[in-house]
Amino acid sequence: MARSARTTDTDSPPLLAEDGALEELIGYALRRAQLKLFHQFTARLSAYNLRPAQFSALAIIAQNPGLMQADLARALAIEPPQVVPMLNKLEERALAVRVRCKPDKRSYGLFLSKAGEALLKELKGIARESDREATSALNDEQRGQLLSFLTSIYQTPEC
Amino acid sequence: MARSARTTDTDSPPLLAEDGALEELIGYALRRAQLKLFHQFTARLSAYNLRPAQFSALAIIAQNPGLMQADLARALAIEPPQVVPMLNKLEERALAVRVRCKPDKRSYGLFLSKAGEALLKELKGIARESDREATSALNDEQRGQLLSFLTSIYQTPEC
DNA sequence: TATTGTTATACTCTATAACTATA
DNA sequence: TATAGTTATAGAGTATAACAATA
Repeated sequence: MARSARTTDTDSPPLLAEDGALEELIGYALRRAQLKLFHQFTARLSAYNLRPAQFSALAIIAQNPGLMQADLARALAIEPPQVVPMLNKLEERALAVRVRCKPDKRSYGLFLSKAGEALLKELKGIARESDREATSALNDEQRGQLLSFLTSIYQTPEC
Repeated sequence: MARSARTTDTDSPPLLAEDGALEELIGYALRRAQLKLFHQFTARLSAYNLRPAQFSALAIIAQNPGLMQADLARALAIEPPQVVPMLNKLEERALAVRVRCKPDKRSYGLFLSKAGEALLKELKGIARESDREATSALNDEQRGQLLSFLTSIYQTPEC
């Protein structure tokens, strides 16, 4: 399809042709869709002065109390140096803490504070809302299928 | 599902818990999957010293010969100032040209050179290959469904 | 010698305001 | 005055090398 059936006659300005090769690429559609969800979620999080990656960090720490920074970096698919300023901000705001609690004294265990847990609970609701709003073109069955397809893709090993 | 059926017992290192709220968010899965496709495509394009956005620009110009820079910016979902260095590089490499050909002498018409058209044709093949490889966990029907879901999402107006 | 966390650095991407030349 | 393209700039995000403390 050159134009989705969803496209109505209300998109008035004379748009560019949309039947090039790009529209058949999953990578292209993935990028466009991801940008849209990311922007909408970022806008909602801005009320909390947080970025999506910080929300993910809170969720991962809550799910894995006591994990090390290197673990968090791997879970977020970022490099260890990027974790440092992020955790600094979460610690400044008393949402998370670094605790020297391991046999290995080089490392920290990461935990949420009570405030961090409370905020995370609220943010999870925001995230679900944002998710639903941005995918309002799909029904619940389609959402489930989409999630399953995407999970399969990113969990497939590279080679 | 806490762990996908695809996950084998070969993922040896003791991984973090994966049954938090993140795994149920389409936004999260979208980001992980998009990053994966983007990295793989970027790696392939690096042999041509091109970035994914430059490939998209070539495809859009080919599909809409004579379009203006502002149109290209809108089609790429970027801001006009970002188009300038991108087009400069494409023009330096003689892949695209800016032509003062409009009644409005402030604007340029954008066109591909013959070399640009030839390269684009090659790149389209690379893109399809990269797309297929990165989505090897899916069959053709699933790929079609995924593409349709994603297109619906990014074509849905914000409000 | 290797590893955890850190610092410093650099490169890309993105976004905005302000400038120029045309309209 | 408004618009197309441009310049300058600043803020994120990302990636690497190198260092200190610990193993």
